[in-house]
Amino acid sequence: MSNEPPDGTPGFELPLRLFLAFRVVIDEVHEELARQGHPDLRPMHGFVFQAIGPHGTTAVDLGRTLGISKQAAGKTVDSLERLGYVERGRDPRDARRKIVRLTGRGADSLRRSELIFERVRARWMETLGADRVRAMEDDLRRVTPSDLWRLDAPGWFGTG
Amino acid sequence: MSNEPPDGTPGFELPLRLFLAFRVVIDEVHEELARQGHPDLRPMHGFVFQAIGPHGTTAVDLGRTLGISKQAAGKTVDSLERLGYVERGRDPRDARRKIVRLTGRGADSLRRSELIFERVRARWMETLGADRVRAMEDDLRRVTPSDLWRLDAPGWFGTG
DNA sequence: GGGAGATGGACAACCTCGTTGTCCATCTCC
DNA sequence: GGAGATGGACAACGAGGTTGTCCATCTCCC
Repeated sequence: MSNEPPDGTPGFELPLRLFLAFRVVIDEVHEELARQGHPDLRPMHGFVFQAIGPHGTTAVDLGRTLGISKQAAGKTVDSLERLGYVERGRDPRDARRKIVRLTGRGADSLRRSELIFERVRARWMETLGADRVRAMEDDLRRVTPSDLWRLDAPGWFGTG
Repeated sequence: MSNEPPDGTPGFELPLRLFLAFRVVIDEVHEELARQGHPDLRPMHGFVFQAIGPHGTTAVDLGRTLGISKQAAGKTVDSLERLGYVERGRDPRDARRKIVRLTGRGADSLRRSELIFERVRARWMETLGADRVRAMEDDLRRVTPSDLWRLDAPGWFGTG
């Protein structure tokens, strides 16, 4: 196109590469997770598990954290419950609340994905050099919000 | 968590930052596009416009490029036609084909978004240093597929 | 030249995942 | 103790994807 900067790299390449790199990592993690006994997990589920946290949460809070309605959060919990990754328990101090917690299977998938993420990062360090990977992390921290998990990603993409 | 590498950065931070950085850029581009008279454009539309290309395309080819069915591509074209960004013409050499082309409004939005992308990149260069931005682009090229626009992104996210 | 098969497009039915609106049980607080 | 807030469930709907079917038209080969 005609609006290229002096160094010849069009402005849209960097964001596209950022997205492609994200996809490359996430695809690899989920391929490996599928091989390790978790074929039904989808990219979105990682965010959901993180939002549930070690102590559990409620559908309303889950919705708030993910930036979706409580009803949509409830449906997500339904499907993860069907897959055996979360379970609903009662709150002894509030009969309205139902606490959503990771099951053993859910915690297992989380442990495994952590290891796979580390492995991908280690491979990038071999390919690019450890200093370059750390530099990339440093630079990205300076241009992104500090809250890693504030990810209201669900319907963000799409032709609305 | 417990599986952190020696340098203290968990493996999932980098992919998350990649995605957040992508979002930061895309959100800024679309905020500015909205301000410049294109409030209805969504992130996905950039990919669609790029897939349409300067010479136009057909619904079938559009679907192939975007990695969706020809029917879904047809619906996307319908909505962009309603918004005035594309138009359908006949192919004089093949009465079956309907050529989808960008309208003047579509081309305008593409020109404007190019400029905004350049501006964001220039600002990153001020913040991080031009060499760091170029280094990031180089590194990302080495870990991502070479085809920038092979983006079968549509339903990729989601809890499917 | 003509017919078989491939191709482009449209229409319909369906699925998933998000939305809003409503309703009810339960908790909080005055 | 009652008013209002809160958590959860149910229903209807919309966007955007899917597959299946059908038809007009083009291509290719005999």
